[in-house]
Amino acid sequence: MLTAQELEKSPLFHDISYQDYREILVCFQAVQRSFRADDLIYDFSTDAVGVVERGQASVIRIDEEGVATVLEDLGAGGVFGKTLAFAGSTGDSLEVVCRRPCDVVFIDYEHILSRCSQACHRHSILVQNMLQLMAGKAQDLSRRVDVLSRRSIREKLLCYFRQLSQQTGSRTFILPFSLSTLADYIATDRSAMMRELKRLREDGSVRSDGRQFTLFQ
Amino acid sequence: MLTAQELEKSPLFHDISYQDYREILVCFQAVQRSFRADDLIYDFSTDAVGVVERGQASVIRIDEEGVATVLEDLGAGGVFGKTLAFAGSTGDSLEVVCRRPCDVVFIDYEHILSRCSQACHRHSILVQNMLQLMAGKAQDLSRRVDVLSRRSIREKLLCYFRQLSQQTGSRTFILPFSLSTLADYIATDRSAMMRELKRLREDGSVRSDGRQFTLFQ
DNA sequence: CTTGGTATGTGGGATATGCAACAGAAAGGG
DNA sequence: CCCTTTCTGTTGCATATCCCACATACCAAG
Repeated sequence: MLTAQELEKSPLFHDISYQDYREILVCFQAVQRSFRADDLIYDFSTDAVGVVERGQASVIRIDEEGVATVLEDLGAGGVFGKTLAFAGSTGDSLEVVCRRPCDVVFIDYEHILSRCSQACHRHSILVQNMLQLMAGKAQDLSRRVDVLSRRSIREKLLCYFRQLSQQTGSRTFILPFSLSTLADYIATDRSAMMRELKRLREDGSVRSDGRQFTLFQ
Repeated sequence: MLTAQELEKSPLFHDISYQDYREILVCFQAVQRSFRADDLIYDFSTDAVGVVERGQASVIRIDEEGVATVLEDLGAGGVFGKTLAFAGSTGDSLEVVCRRPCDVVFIDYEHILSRCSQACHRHSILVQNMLQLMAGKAQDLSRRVDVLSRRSIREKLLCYFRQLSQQTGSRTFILPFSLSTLADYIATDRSAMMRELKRLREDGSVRSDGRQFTLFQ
């Protein structure tokens, strides 16, 4: 259960009164749970939909050879679920893993989609909030596609840096994860990425100190 | 304007009466337009949201050097728009281009999101339909990420083939576009992809005849 | 402080991938 | 029908990328 203040910040329950919020929890059989770093949040085995209310998590794919790849980076307002994305066509296993302490709401997607017979007001607001979250998710995923569809490591890095720069509204920004994870995120070899990073530094395209980067192009 | 039969098949206006449909067109200032192959449908300059009601279209990115990349493949129910995906962080230009004759509905996203003061029933159904379409879009994009995040051309191809196989429910399927476009779709060089395709055929992983493929792995 | 684990940084060698160029097949338009 | 354009299939060559191996730096736990 959220407190009244937490409810204000909730992406899913935004603009919903505390009274309505409590009724929704019951009516939709929504479940709220907290997680700590490295906890397994979801394994794509159920039809439940999860919304990250607070914290940070990642969607990870582990292929047959055990190679892990970050498929998505979820912050507050992040949505995940078998029915929403990553249906998992193959034999690889999928997981949502906690990075920083998380609060997550689980709701059965069927409940959201079912035409509420009484057409209740709170239901329609919840659907509207959900639509907003899905729009955000689509934006995230399309940004990801934008990066991954570049042909070289150099272009991938620059594209990703431009995105971060634009999101923060500054030439200088902090990577949301380690360089090792970044290599994983842009789906390339780490050492090759490091080499390319060095070149970018050498020709003055970027300046970097740890996870802090400044983009000059 | 749709006919009554067309309305039944409409992804966006599904489960909406003809009367309501006509009122929505007015109330939301929705515009319906038709396109022929190679027509420019949308250029990401307006806040409008487009829904493909019928036909096929592609979201294309053209970078500074003029290299075109297929970012998304839109069929019936496909959704696009600046506010929904591909915000376009960089200097590249983005376009939605018609592949096969299309009917497209344009709606101002603000209208969908604004809390309808009279909380009208048709509005909430429209939002729910929109949510479904966005969920579908997220699935498409995540499938795309799944393919693009593979480390080699071979893995990309196999991943994509598995997806098609799963979607059609058969080992045999037809590519939705040409081999040249496929190379573009998986973001690799065409000749390199052809080489890899030959290897896949040689070691018996796939059999292919034109755009028809059969997957054996 | 020491220790183990992880992240960062660098390099050599193997190779998959990209690029350019070509030719025949297929498709579309007048 | 012919003509033009696009698609398909293939090759040689250059190199960007991958893989492996190592060294240092950093951080958290004991």
